[in-house]
Amino acid sequence: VHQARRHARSEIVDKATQLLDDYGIADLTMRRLAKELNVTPGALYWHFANKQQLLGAVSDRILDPVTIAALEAPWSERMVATCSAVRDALLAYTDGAELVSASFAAGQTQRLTQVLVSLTAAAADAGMSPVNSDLTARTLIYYVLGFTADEQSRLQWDAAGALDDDQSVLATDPTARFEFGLRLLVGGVAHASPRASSEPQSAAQN
Amino acid sequence: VHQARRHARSEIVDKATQLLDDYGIADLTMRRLAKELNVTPGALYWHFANKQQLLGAVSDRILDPVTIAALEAPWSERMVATCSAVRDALLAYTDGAELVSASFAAGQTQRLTQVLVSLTAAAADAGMSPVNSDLTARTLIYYVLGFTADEQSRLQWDAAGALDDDQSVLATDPTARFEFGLRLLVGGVAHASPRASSEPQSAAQN
DNA sequence: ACCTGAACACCGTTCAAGT
DNA sequence: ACCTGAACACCGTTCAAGT
Repeated sequence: VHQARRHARSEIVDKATQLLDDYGIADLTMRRLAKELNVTPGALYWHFANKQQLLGAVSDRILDPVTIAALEAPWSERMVATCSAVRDALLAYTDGAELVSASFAAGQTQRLTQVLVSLTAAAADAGMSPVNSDLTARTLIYYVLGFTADEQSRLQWDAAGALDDDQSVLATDPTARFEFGLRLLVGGVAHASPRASSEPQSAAQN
Repeated sequence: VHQARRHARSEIVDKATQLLDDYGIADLTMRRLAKELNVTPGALYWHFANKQQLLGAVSDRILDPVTIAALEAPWSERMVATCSAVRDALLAYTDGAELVSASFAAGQTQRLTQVLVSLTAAAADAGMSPVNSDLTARTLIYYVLGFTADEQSRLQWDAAGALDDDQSVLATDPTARFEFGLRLLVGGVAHASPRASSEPQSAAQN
């Protein structure tokens, strides 16, 4: 009846991303998004084939700040920097890790695929074969997604819970915890590689 | 009106597990399960508080064959054996990895928590501090869940797809690929530990 | 103790038809 | 090109009431 407002793909992704950050992944539904855009649910299906594809676009939006590390840096530093940048991007949005995990599993995130490529290149620079480099890159991504999804869900669970006072920094500081596992992996790469160019950094103090 | 059949918790989990394996996680709904049990949807809520809890019970059922490795074996062998056993269990059911991943994230799987404890003990045996042992165990679990979910979703995607003939075994054999990443982690632990009791096995050939 | 009936408040997706 | 209207085929959860 009324002439509805026309939308570009990017505007829809804007609102979807905002909806995610404001209310969480459970409230990011096609119907809710349509209502927020003053549009009928069916309209969204002119722009996106299905919900998975829309969520993939939101995932890419979340990962937008992740820039690929310069090739001059040593391979181990590139791995750490790239993985840390991905974690930071995921943490910047409510349920970011959960959403991107699902999109990655569904093969709907191009930017994470780019990250995979650059991690593979870093592993190759460590002296690994192409096949092993790919496996290493995937292992790193599984870790980043798994760790961050876990971290983020805990954040929600004890949003106002009594945080038990622990002693060591590694017991509480999530960034330190993240880097421990990351350096465990990087250390494994250095250990497995014939040509471990950079000094294999010790995987945190024991 | 009619007297409905009475069910024990375990019978409900039986049917849910069967439903999962036969039709996949998308068809494992409370309504569908109720219908299969000749019962009204509401009946399930007498046995389980919500769907998450039911899925947690199914996850524990899937992980049932995972037995905790004997303490006599070297720590690295215990890690490899335990992680491989978890993967095998997940692969034995349609969408097993995806379901257990979700349950683990929601804190609804007791058996995976037991696995975490035993992996932590193995890391401690490698000479790590309690905090680092916990971090290492979690890193291993993130890897197992991430790798296996990925593997399993690919299995479905190219169920009848042309499998491109690759050269190396590592490019095709999922078990070899799994063990590569696993030994990368274990190698990292050996590398990070002051007391690396077992011979650090080389992380696959380059 | 265990279940029914019936409702509440939603979902994703499709598609002829409109402008 | 972009959207509406309306339908199809579902969801998880609650709860008074029944046996």
